[in-house]
Amino acid sequence: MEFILPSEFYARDTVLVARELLGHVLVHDTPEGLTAGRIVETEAYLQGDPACHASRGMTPRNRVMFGPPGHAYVYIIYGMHHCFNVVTAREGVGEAVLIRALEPLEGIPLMQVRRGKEKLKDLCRGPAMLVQAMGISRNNNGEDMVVGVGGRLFVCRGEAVGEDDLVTTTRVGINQGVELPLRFYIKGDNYISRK
DNA sequence: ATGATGATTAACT
DNA sequence: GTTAATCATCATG
Repeated sequence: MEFILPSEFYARDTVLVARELLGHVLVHDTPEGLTAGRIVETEAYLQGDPACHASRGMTPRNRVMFGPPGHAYVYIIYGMHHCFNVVTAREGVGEAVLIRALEPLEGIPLMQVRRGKEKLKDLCRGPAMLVQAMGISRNNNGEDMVVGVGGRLFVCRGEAVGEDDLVTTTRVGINQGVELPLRFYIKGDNYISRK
């Protein structure tokens, strides 16, 4: 059940990783308890893509995107919200996959407390929501998700998603590269951020 | 040191 | 469907 995806999984083409991440399970084990959710929506951010943080070169903020694959990239947006990415490709290449939505599986009561919401659809339906529900903070930035020893944040294997259930669309909430088909989600899932 | 900006969310009309 | 809230980060002086 708890098979952690190896670093080889992340050390591949970013678009491929974004597609294959769907259906797998993000797990965060904290002192408060364990939370887990099935990944149902992702976006790929590629080097050279104007919407990608790394497109303007390396900065102190995005430096972990250029680091080894399988690390967590957590950043703050609008000063108030967090977003969670997984670093992909290879060291020296600034690419990552943004996790946009989860289907809550484990630790739902804890998620409800952390979010202050009761309805399941209000727990993980959006990048900043799922980060809050999972108890992820900027302390997790740069954390190695593969070793999973000191860090208890990782992705374990779930049921694969068939090509027929995989939908490719344009991304959300950006002004540049809007036309690029780099957003992926599971067809018919109830927990995606936008229908 | 200071100002512009944004991979968002929640509340409101 | 629209809009305000809100601040870390980056670029410029």
